[in-house]
Amino acid sequence: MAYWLFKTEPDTFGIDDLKQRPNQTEHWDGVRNYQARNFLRDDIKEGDWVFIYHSSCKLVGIAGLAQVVREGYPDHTQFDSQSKYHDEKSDPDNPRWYMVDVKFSERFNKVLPLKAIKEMPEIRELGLVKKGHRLSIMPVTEEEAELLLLRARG
DNA sequence: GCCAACGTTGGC
DNA sequence: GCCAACGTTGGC
Repeated sequence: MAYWLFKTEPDTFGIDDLKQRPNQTEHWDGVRNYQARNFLRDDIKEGDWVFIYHSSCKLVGIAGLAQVVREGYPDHTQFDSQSKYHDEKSDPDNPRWYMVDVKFSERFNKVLPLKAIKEMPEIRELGLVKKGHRLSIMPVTEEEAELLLLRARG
């Protein structure tokens, strides 16, 4: 069982929105970066755990945990001309963009702030704390995950 | 809102 | 296939 971290802007869709979805489940659409796409399409498996990270907001940090309930399948918004994620160059027979479904698992009592994560000496290799990190989907090692969970759950 | 850092695009 | 220009990301 692998661990991942997904970024999202809570003003648009955050951990509380996920919790309120029917069946507490939502598809993770809109990822338009090739490296992140490869993770979604090839590597993220059903049952994997996902840290939900809130970016571009007042309280930047990890807000909770979700679980993958459906593995990579084509992101339908790429074929929707009304969507801001529309990609006219994507071929329906060979879709460019993928997504997974995630289900709410846990909301931490307090957001684990980015600042606190940066101060954890063991968390130095996580893309999140590296300079210029811009990936919206990134792997988290089991060791890092355990430390983050310990810290987040207090 | 600023701006540094990064990914993508497109001319050559 | 290089690389400058451009657009986007995301912390602050």
